[in-house]
Amino acid sequence: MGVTRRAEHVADTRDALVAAARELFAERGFAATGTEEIVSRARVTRGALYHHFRDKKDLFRAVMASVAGEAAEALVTHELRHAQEQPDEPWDQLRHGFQSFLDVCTTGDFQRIVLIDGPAVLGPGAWDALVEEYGHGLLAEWLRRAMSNGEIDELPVAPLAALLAALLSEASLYTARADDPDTARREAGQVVDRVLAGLRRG
Amino acid sequence: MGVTRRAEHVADTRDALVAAARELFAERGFAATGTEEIVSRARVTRGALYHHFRDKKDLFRAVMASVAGEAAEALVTHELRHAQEQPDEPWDQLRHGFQSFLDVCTTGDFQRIVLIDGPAVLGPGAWDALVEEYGHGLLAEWLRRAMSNGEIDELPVAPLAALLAALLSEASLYTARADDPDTARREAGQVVDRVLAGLRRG
DNA sequence: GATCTAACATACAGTCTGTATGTCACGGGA
DNA sequence: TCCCGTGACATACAGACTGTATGTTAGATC
Repeated sequence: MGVTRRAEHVADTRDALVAAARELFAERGFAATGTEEIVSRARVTRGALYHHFRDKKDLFRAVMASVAGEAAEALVTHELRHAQEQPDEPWDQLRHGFQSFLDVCTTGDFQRIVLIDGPAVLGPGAWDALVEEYGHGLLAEWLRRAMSNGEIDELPVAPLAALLAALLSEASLYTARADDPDTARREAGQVVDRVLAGLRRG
Repeated sequence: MGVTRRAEHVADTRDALVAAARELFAERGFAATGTEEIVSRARVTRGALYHHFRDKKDLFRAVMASVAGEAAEALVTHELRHAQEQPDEPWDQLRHGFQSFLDVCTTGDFQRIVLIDGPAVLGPGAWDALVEEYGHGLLAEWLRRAMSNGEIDELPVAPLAALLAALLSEASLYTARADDPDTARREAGQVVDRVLAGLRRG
């Protein structure tokens, strides 16, 4: 028998837990969210939570993977569509991708869960593993292409990818917390673009 | 009467609490450190803690201020000495200051407390206030000087300072978590320097 | 020297996490 | 079909931790 109905139910409760936790973690942060709130919103009991996840941090890891995966997917499709419409050179793709990231990751979920609570809850190790999986990989690939194309200067890829990712993270946070988000978005985008332009082979 | 002995004792217990908390927060993180551990290391009781600080977060705020203040002071004296020895142009000062930051803030205290736990514990608001006070002010001042000197392109100062600070933070963290810290430090420094150089008036 | 207050210590209540135990439905084999 | 084993939960409990309320003492003030 293929996928039994029981298995569907199991997956459904797990998804409900992740979805409920995602809402609450994004809204109030990890520390301020009690497990009772989560399970009540998911309409199960704490037993289900501790059956599916080892502890609260394990649930957080699943939530963050979900959020990061969604963002990465949105970014990739965004980029693919753009690349089809006008096949750019790698450098323009990179440039456009940076601006897309700023638009995709303005959602509060991403900021609070991935950028703020992520490092503190999971510790540098587990957090980097997730970020590496969803973000740095893609970014490093783009950078390598632009370098081998001779469009940007040769630099160690790993630290460059990490630092540029941090730049984008902060640009996203800066935009989110500004009094005037539109102006902030424009200015942050301008700065990011200028930094990137500065890396071009002079 | 000037400073009474009693006042000295009061200040001493407060300092002892901050010092003990700083060690433990840096070692295990904010969430994993119990107040009982803190007061026992400071050789007082929890009563003293809740007399001097409104709650655990308030103590954390004091600890972070202490750590950030120390780093800022070290950075400034570092820079002053360098500026006296060879009076550079603003751009060289900026460049040198960035590298100094990477060396000063490699201490684990700073990383865990200010960069990792800070945003999560205090929330974006309170954290930015502290960072603004200790870091961005100095950085923004340097940037303004370099701009008015025509050495780097005109850009909105606030987002530029925020993004460059994030770049330095990540460079510091990248160095700390690398398997080979020496190589990482050199490469991160190289990337930072290259990014900064890219901002120069072309 | 009496009193008043600040600086603590102690005791307590509430909350939260994680675990141990119990129950029930579902699936498979005789 | 009946029985039984296992997985998917629910429930109950123990431990820990934070914050508060109350008590006590040493020093400042008059």
